[in-house]
Amino acid sequence: MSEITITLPDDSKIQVPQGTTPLQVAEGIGARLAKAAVAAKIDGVLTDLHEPLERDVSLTLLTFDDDEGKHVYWHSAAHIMADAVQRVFPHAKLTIGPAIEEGFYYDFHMDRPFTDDDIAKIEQQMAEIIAADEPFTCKELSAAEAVEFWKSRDNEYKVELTTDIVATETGHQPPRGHDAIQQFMDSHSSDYTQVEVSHYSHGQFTDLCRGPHLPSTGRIGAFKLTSVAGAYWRGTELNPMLQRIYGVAFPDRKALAGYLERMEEARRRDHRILGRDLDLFGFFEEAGAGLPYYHPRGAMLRHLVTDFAVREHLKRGYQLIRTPHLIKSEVWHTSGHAQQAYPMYYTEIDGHSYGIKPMNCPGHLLIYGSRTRSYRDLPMRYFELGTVYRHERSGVLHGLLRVRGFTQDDAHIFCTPEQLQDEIISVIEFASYMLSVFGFNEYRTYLSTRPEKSVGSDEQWERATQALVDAMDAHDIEFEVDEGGGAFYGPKIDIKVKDAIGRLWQCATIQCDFTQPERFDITYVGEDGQEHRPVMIHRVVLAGIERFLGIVIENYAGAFPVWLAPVQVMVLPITERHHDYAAQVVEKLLAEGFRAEADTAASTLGARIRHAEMQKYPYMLVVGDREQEQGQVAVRHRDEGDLGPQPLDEFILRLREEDRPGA
RNA sequence: GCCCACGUAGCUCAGUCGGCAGAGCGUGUCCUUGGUAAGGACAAGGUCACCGGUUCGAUUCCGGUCGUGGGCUCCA
Repeated sequence: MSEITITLPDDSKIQVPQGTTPLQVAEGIGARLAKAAVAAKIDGVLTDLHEPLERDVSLTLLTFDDDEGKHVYWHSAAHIMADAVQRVFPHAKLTIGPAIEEGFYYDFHMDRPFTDDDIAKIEQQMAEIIAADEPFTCKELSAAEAVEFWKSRDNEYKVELTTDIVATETGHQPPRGHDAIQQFMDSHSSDYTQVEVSHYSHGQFTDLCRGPHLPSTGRIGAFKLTSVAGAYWRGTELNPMLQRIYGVAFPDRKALAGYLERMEEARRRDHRILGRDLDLFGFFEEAGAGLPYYHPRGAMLRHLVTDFAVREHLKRGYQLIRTPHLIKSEVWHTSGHAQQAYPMYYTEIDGHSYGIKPMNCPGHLLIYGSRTRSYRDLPMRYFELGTVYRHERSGVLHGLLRVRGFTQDDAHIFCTPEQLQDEIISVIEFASYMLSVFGFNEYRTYLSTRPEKSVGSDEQWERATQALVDAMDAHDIEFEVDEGGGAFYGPKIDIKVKDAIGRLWQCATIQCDFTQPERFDITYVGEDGQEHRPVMIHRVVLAGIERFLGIVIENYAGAFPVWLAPVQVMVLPITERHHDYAAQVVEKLLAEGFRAEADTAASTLGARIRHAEMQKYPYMLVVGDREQEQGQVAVRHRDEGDLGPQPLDEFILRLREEDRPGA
């Protein structure tokens, strides 16, 4: 038998007999790797561990620690779950069941939703399937055989998926709808005998699947089904509602426990709960969904954030402007919002239709166009804390993270095409600075391209997209591409930040727009004395202030740094006879520009300390006889505990040091 | 908007197989005058989300509305 050469990721090479499997290679390297391996990459292609190696290849063994390894792991868990569901509900039809960012789901066509009891039964079946350690096997069927197989099981979903594969492989548009699919099958029957589709099986269970999968079901160490939900077939409301089960799986119980702890931690940080407990904001059922009300402490937090944002914009050459909330609908036609059926609110005044602004750009364009602009004026950077209203569908509202009325730190930069790249870069740097001040230091950058519903010419879109790519390339910024994720008027760069527990949130977005300047016919006079069309950049850094506050609340778990704390200092007089001194301390702190209050409740000191700790005030100042006599305060820090007495002036110096953005 | 679940005191939740509702925490008052995460007593507080229906009687059953949660989809 001939030998082949395997190149491993560290560039080392080993000789093995032809037909050796990746699993056998792993066993040769070490028993532990063989146990941990979940799949392989052969010359960059994801494959099963028992796929024989027939020629010289490069081989990477994937474990659960690799993202792709996790996906294989979870996908196999989804198959096991689907098997379990069919054991409990033989009539449940399989549809799709992919791995997702954290875990997996599987959608089933069912005559009723799953109950908690059902889930318990399904989990039990899964445990049995895992204990049986059934091997996953792969079999190539012709599409014709696959259709026959799934038709015999009365599963029209798999027939549709098979047809999708045939259509895609043969360069056709996948047909939609029962009749179109039948017609496609009739007219392309020869393709169905040519195209092969893989099916994976374990035990008695078989599913249409690209793979790869784990070697066997016993590889799943620990799992949990986390939730059930309705979901439409292919995500479209017109299609039947399927029943979805979500789950997670890990190599061992400890990892699962870690995951559950993270979920618990996320619940503990939930901004909706903290918003109520810390008395920051709330909603009124009678006043409208998705419309937040800021209580004094929440409004202070908001003020601190926006005040900081305004100052930073002014430092960078932005000019403050302000535009009305109501704008005649004609303008929304000019901008294209009306034609795009953008979800906005309209009202009528004196027989004229007005739209409540869902975006600030048209107002900014009007101001730009209000007089002749010279190339010497550019770039012009208009900034507005612009409050907008959007008709978000009721089902998507979520605390402060998804609301119907919100304020953006919105700016529009008008510049020449030559200035575009520098402006984009400076916005990226600005955003990076701003987010770091709020404790976000990890980002991911995305480029979103032209969506289906859009305005403008192909050429404009190409130029705009290229400008964004060039700017990022010139500064070695790595980015991922989100095809079709752009705004209707232009492509965009999105920056997503990672919070304290690893979740990603979209904040800054930079949108390049060649179409609105044309629609509003704005110009500048160039060096040549001719009129030229400026380029416009839409950009937000914190994005929606509401959403940003929600993220900030969760990132700090409500324990804000001194510069963001709505109440920085709570003064705690020991007895009633210290109330006057406590008031003096508060007065002094307020006069120095700090945010302080005194807790003069009749409860014991211990109880008031407990209360202050739970409210997460950064500092508590205990004042009794000793402090009063010597003009001191006994300092207690939220996290560090009792720091002992010190003169009030000394404490003020400490506080001033910490009362700086980003400190 | 759609699917599922839910809505009882400010909060967390009991409870009512249809007969005018309870606890803990919180709040108020009084007692205690306290030294770094819960002192004690008493009290107030609910048309059981709202509207309609069935019923002798509805917080409980039915329908609708509003709101919330988890998803689908969309987005800051």
